Amino acid sequence: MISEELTNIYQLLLDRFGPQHWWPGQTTFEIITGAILTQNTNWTNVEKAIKNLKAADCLTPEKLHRLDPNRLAELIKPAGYFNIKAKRLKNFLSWLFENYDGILDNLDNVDTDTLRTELLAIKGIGPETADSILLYALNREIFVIDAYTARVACRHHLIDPPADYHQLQDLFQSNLPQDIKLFNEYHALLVRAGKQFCRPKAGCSGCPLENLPHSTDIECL
DNA sequence: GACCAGGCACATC
DNA sequence: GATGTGCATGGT
Repeated sequence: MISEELTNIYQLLLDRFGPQHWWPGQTTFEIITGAILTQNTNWTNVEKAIKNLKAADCLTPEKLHRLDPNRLAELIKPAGYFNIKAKRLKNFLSWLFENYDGILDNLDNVDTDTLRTELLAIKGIGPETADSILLYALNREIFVIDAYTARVACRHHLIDPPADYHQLQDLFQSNLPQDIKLFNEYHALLVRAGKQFCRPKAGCSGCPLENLPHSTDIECL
């Protein structure tokens, strides 16, 4: 049964690594900003960019919305792709101000499906970023899929590759209790384990899932 | 110096 | 619909 395997994997990861305390960030907006900045980027680089934004006292929707785009790009430079990410942050803010008066609390009245559709319509926000925002910033019952999640699921035969984003998301959402805290911790643990044991050329030796059935030569996503 | 990182949009076939 | 490419910094 898939649900039992998923629960087993979760417990093994939690036992080994403990709670991951995701998402690092003190405010809803900081989490959203981090979700955009971390696209294909190491988190330590994102932290530098966020630190710059805080030091410039710019980490609120109003201030970032008003900030000069070139200045914004300058501040987020350490996160890489700074020109395109500056645009993406601006795109998000334009949407927020045009539709919700720039107030994140106003999103509370919107149902999750509608919100997800609207987020995906913003240029620069794809499935993973939208779902990270929904789960970690807005506390919605959405399971985030990323490259690590895909690798673990495929290597452990939970799903047949090639599996697309929606198939993977359905795997977790349909076979786990609809629990925000569980979704939060599970994804964070998958990333934690994936960084160490499920990178393209990393070995499985020492992985808490090492004794479960798996194939090391399967890639996914 | 090569490879990777908590993606996404766009061009081309 | 699948595949390839640009975007860019910083750590290992």
